[in-house]
Amino acid sequence: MKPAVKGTRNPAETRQRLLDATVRLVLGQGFNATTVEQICAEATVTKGSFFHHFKSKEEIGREAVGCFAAMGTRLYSEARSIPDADPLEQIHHLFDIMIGFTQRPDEPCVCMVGMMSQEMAGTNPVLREACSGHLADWAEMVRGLLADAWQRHGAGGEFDPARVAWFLNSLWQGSMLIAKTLQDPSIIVENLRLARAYVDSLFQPEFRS
Amino acid sequence: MKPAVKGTRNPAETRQRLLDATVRLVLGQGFNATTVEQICAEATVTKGSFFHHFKSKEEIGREAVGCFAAMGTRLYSEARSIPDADPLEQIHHLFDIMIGFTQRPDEPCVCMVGMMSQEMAGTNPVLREACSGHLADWAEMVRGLLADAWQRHGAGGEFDPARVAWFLNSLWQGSMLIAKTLQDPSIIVENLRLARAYVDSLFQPEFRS
DNA sequence: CGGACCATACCAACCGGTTTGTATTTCACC
DNA sequence: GGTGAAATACAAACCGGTTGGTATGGTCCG
Repeated sequence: MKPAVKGTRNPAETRQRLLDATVRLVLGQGFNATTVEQICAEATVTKGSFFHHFKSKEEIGREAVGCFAAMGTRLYSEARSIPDADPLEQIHHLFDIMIGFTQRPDEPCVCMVGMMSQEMAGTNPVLREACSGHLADWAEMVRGLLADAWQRHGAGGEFDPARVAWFLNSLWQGSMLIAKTLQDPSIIVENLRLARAYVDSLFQPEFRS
Repeated sequence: MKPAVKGTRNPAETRQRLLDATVRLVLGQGFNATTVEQICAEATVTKGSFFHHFKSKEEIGREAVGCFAAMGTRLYSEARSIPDADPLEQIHHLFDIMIGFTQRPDEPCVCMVGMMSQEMAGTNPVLREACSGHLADWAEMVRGLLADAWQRHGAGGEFDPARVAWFLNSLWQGSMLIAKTLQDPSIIVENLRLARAYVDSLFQPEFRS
C-alpha cells in the first residue's frame, strides 16, 4: 500500500471526504434538504465518483450518521477515561464534557442522530433503526455510569439506572433541539446544570444538614 | 354566512381541510418530504385551489404549525382549568394530560413544532421563528404554573421557574423524539414520571420523615 | 355581472441515479 | 523486474420523474 500522499486517487480519503461533507451538510440543513450534488461539491468529487463509493443517498446517510455517532461515543468514553475514579465523579466529568461540546466556538450544538431521527424515523426504517441503535448505545453508556455510581454510593433513594439514562438522553436531545430553534445555546447549559443537580440528588439520601 | 353544508364552494372549510391535511402529513413524514400535491390529494383539493388559499408551501407550513401549536396550548390551559385549585395540583394534572396525550390510541405521540424545528430551523428563518414563538408560549405557561406553585408553597429549595419550565419543555420534546425513533412510547411515560417526582422534590424542603 | 373560488394544463428547475468513457493502480505472469 | 490486462477510481453527460409554482379558463354566488 503506497503512502498515498498525492491529491489524486486516494479512495479511502475520497470516501472519508464524502462522509465528512455529508455530516457537515446534514447538521446544517437536514437530510432531505441535502442533495447528492451538494455533497459532491462540498467534497470536490463528481457525482460519478459518489455513486462509485456509495450505492445510494440512503447508504451514505446511514454511514455518515454512524461516523457522527462514533464521535459522540468517543466523548462518552472520555468520561470513563479517568482511571479508577469515583463513578459519580466520572458522571460530573461527563456533564463538563457536554457543556464543553455546547460551547465549542463556531460550531452549532446539534446532533445528527436527533436530526435524522426526527426527519426520517417516520418514513425510512433503515435510517430509523440506525439512529435507534446509536441512541441505545449512548443510553447504555450512561446507564453503566449510573449503575456503577449506584453500586458505590448505594444511596437511600432507589432509582433505575436505565430509566434515568434515557431521561438524561431525552433531555439532552430536547435541549439541543430547543436551543437551535431559539438560537440560544445557553438553554442547554442551564438544563445540564439542573440535570447535574438532579443526578446528585439521586445519590443523596434524605438526611442532610 | 350560510350553513355551508354543501360539499362545493365553502372556502373556510376548504382552507381548514388543507391545514388539517398539512398537519397530518407533516406529523407522519416531515415538512420537506411532504409535497404540495400530497396535501391537495389528502384534502381532495386541486393545486389551483391550493395556491388560491396559500401563496406558498412555506405559508401553509407556518399556518399549519400554528394550528398544531394552538391545540397544544389548549391542552396546557386545560391544566389550569380547575378553578382555584392548588397550582401544584394543576401541575400534576398537566402531567396526567401529557401522559394521556402519549397514550392516545392510533395516534403517534409526535410534535409538529419539534419536527419542523429540527428540520427547518437551520435554513428557514420564517419557520424557525414561528416554532420558536410556539415553544416560548408553552414554556411561559409552564413557568406560570411553577411560579404560582412556588408562591403558594415557598419551599426551601430555591429554583428559577423559567429555567425549570425550559427544562421540562426540553425533556418533553426529547422524549417524543426518542420514543418515535425507538418506536416505544413507554419511554415518554417513564420520563414524565421521573419529571413529576423531580418537580415534587423542588417543593419539598429537606426536612422529611 | 363581477369577483371569489375552483379546476386543468402546463412549466422550468431540480433530484437521485445511470450510462458511458477515461485515467490510474494493482498484480499475475513471465 | 518489467509488462499488460483486469480491477478500481474518477469524470461528464444525460435521463425519467418530481417539485413548487403559474397561466388560464370555467363556475358559483351575491
